[in-house]
Amino acid sequence: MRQAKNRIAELEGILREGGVRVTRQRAAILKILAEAEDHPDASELHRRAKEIDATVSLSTVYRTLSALEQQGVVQRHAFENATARFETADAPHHDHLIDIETGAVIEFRSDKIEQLQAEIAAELGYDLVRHRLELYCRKRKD
Amino acid sequence: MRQAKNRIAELEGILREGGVRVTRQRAAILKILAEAEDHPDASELHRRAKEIDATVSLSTVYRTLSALEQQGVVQRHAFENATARFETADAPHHDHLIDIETGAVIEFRSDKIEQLQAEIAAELGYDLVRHRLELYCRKRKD
DNA sequence: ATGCAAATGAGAACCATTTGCAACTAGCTA
DNA sequence: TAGCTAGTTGCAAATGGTTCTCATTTGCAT
Repeated sequence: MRQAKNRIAELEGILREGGVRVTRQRAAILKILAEAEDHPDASELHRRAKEIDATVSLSTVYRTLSALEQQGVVQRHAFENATARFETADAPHHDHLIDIETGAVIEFRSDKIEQLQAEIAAELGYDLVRHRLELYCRKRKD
Repeated sequence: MRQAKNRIAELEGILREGGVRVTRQRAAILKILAEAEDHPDASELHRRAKEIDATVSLSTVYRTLSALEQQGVVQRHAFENATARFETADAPHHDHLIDIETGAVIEFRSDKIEQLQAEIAAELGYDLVRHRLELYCRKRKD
């Protein structure tokens, strides 16, 4: 909780510095995002945010998410056949494993893969700007 | 050309075997797909297919692409902030590098990355079903 | 406190893709 | 070869996540 509070205050600071006003609605959305352990989509965030501030509209959720994304505070993911899902961008870079049965998302990171990607791009005459790596998996049964 | 003809006949055979009728419209779309060197989207395919058979509608393009995808003849890709793009699924598996300036798509393959992905999934207790790896790059200037 | 640019809620607009429906047709059958 | 019938088609309308419009509200620098 203390941690979360600090993080929220920190995120609000980033916004203010970026000239983005911290409104009641945005505070609610930020709190939800900071506390989220999963990767909720816009309507799920809306549902949760309304519990803090019933006036938050879905439009504002989308607008806030876009603003936060531009400030680099939030990351948007478009997994296969699904609505966009969001997470705070405070953790170091990672990729995602998606459970195709439950939709659960697990984060992982492989420096080897990261490096190989850069090498491949270089070989083809390109600079790697960003990438998307998603593993669609089924829980192993044994 | 001879090659393409054979390939088209082969694809048509696959469809018929799958109980999918090869109509005039589908033949046109198949030809376009088989000849495409790039990764066109539905409306571009529509544009090209109309030159062979002016009656092809966009609905039919979408319906045919879905049918072809289900037959495993075509693969659909949803790259970032863009409409779905398609390619025939006859080439061996590969991933994609997207030029973020031109939208051009380059195919590549890395066995090392493929292997690492499977290892990661396994470590997390999952079986890898499919994956998505896209490198968004800018042409190197030097 | 005040003023004003930024932000909000509600609903309309967007737009790629899908679907309902009545007319057509591929391709098996007799 | 004609007929049959379930699969297909074109058109237009529907869908659904996301964005935009606009009148109203509000954060916050002065």
